[in-house]
Amino acid sequence: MAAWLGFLEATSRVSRHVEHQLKDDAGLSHAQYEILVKLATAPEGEVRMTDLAHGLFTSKSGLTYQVGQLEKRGLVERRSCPFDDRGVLAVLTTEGRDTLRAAAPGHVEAVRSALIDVLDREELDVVARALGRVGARLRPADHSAGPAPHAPAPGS
Amino acid sequence: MAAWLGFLEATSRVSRHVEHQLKDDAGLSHAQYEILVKLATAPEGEVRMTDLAHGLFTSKSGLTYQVGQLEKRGLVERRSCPFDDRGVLAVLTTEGRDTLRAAAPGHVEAVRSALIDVLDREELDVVARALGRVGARLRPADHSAGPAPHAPAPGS
DNA sequence: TACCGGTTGTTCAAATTCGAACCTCCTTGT
DNA sequence: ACAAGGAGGTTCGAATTTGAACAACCGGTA
Repeated sequence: MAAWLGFLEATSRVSRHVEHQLKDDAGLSHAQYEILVKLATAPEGEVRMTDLAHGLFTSKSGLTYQVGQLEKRGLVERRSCPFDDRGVLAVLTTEGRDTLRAAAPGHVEAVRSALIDVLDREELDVVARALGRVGARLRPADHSAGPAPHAPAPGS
Repeated sequence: MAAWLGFLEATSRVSRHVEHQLKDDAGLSHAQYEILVKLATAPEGEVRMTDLAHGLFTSKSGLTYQVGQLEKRGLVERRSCPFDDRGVLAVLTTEGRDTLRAAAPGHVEAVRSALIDVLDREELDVVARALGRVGARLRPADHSAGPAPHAPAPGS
């Protein structure tokens, strides 16, 4: 079970580290940063709330809250979706793009020094593949791949 | 950066999964469960708050809160430390030990099915070693098992 | 058209987390 | 003995998260 303990410690320390770095550097929480990234990599800098929530690892209400915070700071704007009256688009403002551009290098550096640089190439490979599988395995009833979400493992 | 994304997704999904399983199964949060485990593995079922906070990955105030919750449910008792009047011992009650005993199998199963069983032996090995190093690297000025073969030199 | 199940995003209360301020007590130096 | 400095825990306010409940809206169907 050493893997589990290691996982727990690495998880909380890295997460804490990154969160701090980001907050001190750019006044953004990690959640907010991730939202900005998703918006920035989208075609027009605009993404529907649902798609955002899908790509991130937070609840719908959590997303509403964070987008609200970003909107207060003028980094994001809400616009109603032309095709779907109940839909809401989150749109990256110019200021938001600038903020992200300013924050990105520090964040990348933090991740690199905390996680990437500590591993050698092979470990990085294995960790990426292994954790990728672990994450995918727990993805909500997604019709993509993999067996039943709940594996009762009857045989035991 | 695939490793980072994988890490993020695995982290949040596994954490969520375990948290849920534990809450549904035994009405405990993961933080509370970990506290009980630390207490149960201690000599007399009693540990000082500081030592608890040291072994867990939470802040002092967070620990105070969670121990308070556990105390409300009668799973833990507070006792003053005989050697140090400002110290507080968290003591596992019989009921607490029973609760833990009842919760443990489900938790272990959840961890196993979510993380362990998804990896083969070699991956498990590498992940444990790699993440162990990652976690240790971010440990606050810890003078224990010298994980500082490389000069930290975070400057620059 | 009216209905009905399913989707979208928000609002709500409750729980949890964090850091800073704070008080009590120990330890050391004089 | 006494003051200074530090350690141990708690308290406080603010921020964040979550799931459930909710209102509006889409799509298809009779």
